Amino acid sequence: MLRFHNTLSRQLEEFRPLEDGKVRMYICGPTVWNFAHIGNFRTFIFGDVLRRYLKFKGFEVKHVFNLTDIDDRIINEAAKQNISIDDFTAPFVQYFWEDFDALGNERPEVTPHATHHIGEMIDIIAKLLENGHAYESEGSIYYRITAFPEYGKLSKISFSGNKAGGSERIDTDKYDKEDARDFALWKLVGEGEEPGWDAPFGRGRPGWHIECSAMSMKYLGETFDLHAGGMDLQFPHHENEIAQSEGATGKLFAKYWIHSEFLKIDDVTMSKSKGNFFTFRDLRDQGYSPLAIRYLLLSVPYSKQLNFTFEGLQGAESTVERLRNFRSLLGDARTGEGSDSAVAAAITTSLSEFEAAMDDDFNTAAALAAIHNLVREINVVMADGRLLADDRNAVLAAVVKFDSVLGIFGAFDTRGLDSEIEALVEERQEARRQRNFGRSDEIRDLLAERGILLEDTKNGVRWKRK
RNA sequence: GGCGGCGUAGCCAAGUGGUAAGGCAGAGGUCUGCAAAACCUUUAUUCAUCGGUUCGAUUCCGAUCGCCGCCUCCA
Repeated sequence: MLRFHNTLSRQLEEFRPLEDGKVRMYICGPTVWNFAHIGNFRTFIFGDVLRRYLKFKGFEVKHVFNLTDIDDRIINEAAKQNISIDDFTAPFVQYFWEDFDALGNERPEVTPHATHHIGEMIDIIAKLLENGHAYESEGSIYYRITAFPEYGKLSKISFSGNKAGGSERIDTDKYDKEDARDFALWKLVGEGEEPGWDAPFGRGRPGWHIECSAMSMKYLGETFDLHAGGMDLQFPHHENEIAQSEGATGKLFAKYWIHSEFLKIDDVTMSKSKGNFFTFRDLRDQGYSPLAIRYLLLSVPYSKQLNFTFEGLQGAESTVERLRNFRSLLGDARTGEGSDSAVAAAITTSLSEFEAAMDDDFNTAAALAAIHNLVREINVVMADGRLLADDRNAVLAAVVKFDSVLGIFGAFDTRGLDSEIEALVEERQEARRQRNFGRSDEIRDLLAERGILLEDTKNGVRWKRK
């Protein structure tokens, strides 16, 4: 029974999708005009694990993950270069997916671009104007928060308690809004030079939040199961999505909300304004592997802040290597026929502990512990040469299950060695037989330089790529 | 000011009213020509501090200290 903390109710709730066996979920993706930092990727990797685990639990998942390309910086820069927004964002979109894939994430089912859904946004705004949830002021359209009494139900923000000066944006009264909290749905732009889109209520640009309402409802329906994202989006972005969507439809927008916590760098939250952020590419270029980065970001449950340190990343590197060795060792192990009841029990225990941990608000730390316990126990059995064939197959199947959710064991490397390297391996074996260890070590070093690591075992030489 | 989170070994950390998961790093050992990998042993009488409740608290309550976040573009 999967339970997780629903931001909306502030409670640990059992997950029950609206429709049996099917989950419709939405995650707010990145703004495609620069490189996402690893804090972003923590949220996206958690989102990936979330959807993988729902599939693990037998649900059919439809996951919409949007790419935000409506941003004044993007619109203005594209216009300045006299190219389309699609052309301007294309390289950033490509970089993003490269990083997303490299980190082992499965592609969501639907990945819409905001600028391709202007019509849907206009429809929602028109509906809100019609039913009194929005109004026009000086050519722009604003959301009328007083018309939506539930406003604040997600973030539990009490505006009356806000200290004056605590929020620049709320206090700034540069537009003629009825209420300081009201936010823009459609921002008027002047005729002529300013880029924008035509709408029945005038030429303009969509507000910050309307795109997610438009795209989520288009692909998932007016009410869907699960909406996830980073903590910072809880207010105002998600709060406003609820106001817009429920204001327009009169129906519940999303049943469950789940927000992932931030990443800290040496105890300080990583953020753009602090300038203390790393992109995935920064870390990769320093030689850290995507798998280790993924492991590190998953090693602390999404609901807790994770303190990022390079010592921790280096540790993740070792851990991931140990997991990779384990799977490889398992494949190579010589086994007798049959099964050992204690070993079989250890496998069952590990699987059930893994699932129990994930069911408990996606406790990935505990889920990893269940995996490590099995790895250690099976390593002991293998070291004793006691592993039996049925158990080996069961462990391999368990690894496949674990990895279908977490994706931390890495891809199988099916490439063989080229003939030149194979010849060197053979030459080294011959040198060892003749106890010419000078030559054999020389060859081992040579191959290491080419990224091939050799290990001598009782069963002969094993190799792996760095 | 409003709302929220955190403080567990060198590091990352899970967790529970009944006496501290897991990973990394460290130390010693087994195996090996040497490595590597793997294994074994070892590393918190203690969970920020001080009180309280309790037969018993790291876990509940209160206070104190410290740290972080949202309320403002960021996941």
